[in-house]
Amino acid sequence: MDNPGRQMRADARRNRERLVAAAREAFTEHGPDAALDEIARRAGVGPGTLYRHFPNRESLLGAVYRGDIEALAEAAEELAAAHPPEEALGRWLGLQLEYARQKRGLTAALKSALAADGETLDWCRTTLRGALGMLLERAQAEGLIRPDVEPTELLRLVHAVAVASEPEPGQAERLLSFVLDGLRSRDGR
Amino acid sequence: MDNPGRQMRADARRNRERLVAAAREAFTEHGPDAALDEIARRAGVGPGTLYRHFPNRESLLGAVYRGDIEALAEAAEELAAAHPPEEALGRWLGLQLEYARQKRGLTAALKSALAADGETLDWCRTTLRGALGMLLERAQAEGLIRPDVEPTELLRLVHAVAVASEPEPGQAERLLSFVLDGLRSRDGR
DNA sequence: AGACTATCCGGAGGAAGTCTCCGCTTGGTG
DNA sequence: CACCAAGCGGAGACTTCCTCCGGATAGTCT
Repeated sequence: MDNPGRQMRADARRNRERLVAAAREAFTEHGPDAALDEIARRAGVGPGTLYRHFPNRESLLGAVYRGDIEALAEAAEELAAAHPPEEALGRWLGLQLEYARQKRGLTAALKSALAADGETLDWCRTTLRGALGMLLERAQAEGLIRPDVEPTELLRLVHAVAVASEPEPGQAERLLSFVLDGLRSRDGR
Repeated sequence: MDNPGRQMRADARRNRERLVAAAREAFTEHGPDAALDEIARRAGVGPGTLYRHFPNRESLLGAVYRGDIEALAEAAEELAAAHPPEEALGRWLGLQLEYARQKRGLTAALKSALAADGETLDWCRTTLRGALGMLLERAQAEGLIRPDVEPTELLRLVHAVAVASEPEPGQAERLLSFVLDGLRSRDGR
């Protein structure tokens, strides 16, 4: 989107990073409607520069989001290495809840922002799907989770719970436990 | 908010209704960011009039939403009268999914809009909680649903599923069935 | 009917934000 | 060191939001 084969010039890369950092601050501070010109100002850059790197608000939101997703994917690896399947899965899902709690109203905006940017959306899906897929398979191999559940489905459910319990975050764990109860393998058969 | 004891003048009521109607159209057509001045124009009214009735976008969104909620609450009564508990509950939850599907990206905007308007939020909560509460109690009385599930919790879960499955609406029913499996009374104990 | 007044309307216009365009600057290279 | 493609910045056109207040009108009283 910004890199047509060639390498970016040093100042360009610098500005890009500054912009993402400023945007992250501004979005968490003023919500997803933070003024873009103000973000440019914070980054010590003209509006033109901002719009060259990120043609619209969505792509900027997407750039910020990518960093977060990467961190979550790494956490999945670490958890898988350090804990037994069920606990690793539970903890990672808990991380998702915590992340959404921290970002408050941002998650909803991110969803609709990403809907407009197919490439970033695909990337996020693939990355998260990979991270969760690994955790889920291990849990399914031990017979803890119904084998017909797809990673994408579980992912959507966690996000659903996270968004739904924004007004009352304390409820999130209980709602998630309901969902997980529904996904557990039945002993009976 | 608009009715301090006295009756509204006839032209005021007329304009108010026109505005809500125009807003409903505009929101479903252009999403929740539809231009307010344009809505006023559609309603054949000046911007000033719009802003007197609805001081901000949220309250207008809320007014549109109220009508929908009322319809859903009525549907609950009808379903309860016409079907056995489990089917009535299932159908009503299905209606929620369908509603969200129809409104697409609007639901997320409505959520955050309502967060800013305590009164309307309370009203919606109470109304929906009442409608679902009745259906849920009947299902619980027959031992179909875990007795410790609160209406508010189930409501949030349905909304969660609805929002989460927006990008792929066909999945909604399957996700909802996962959730309901988790809420069913266990035969074993 | 005619007049009076509280209520409501309309649209001009200031403020804020979005985004583009283009002349100037600068990093990288031979 | 000189060149030039890549990148920068900010003026400004345009859009949208929202307020303010002079003028219109519905409901009421005589």
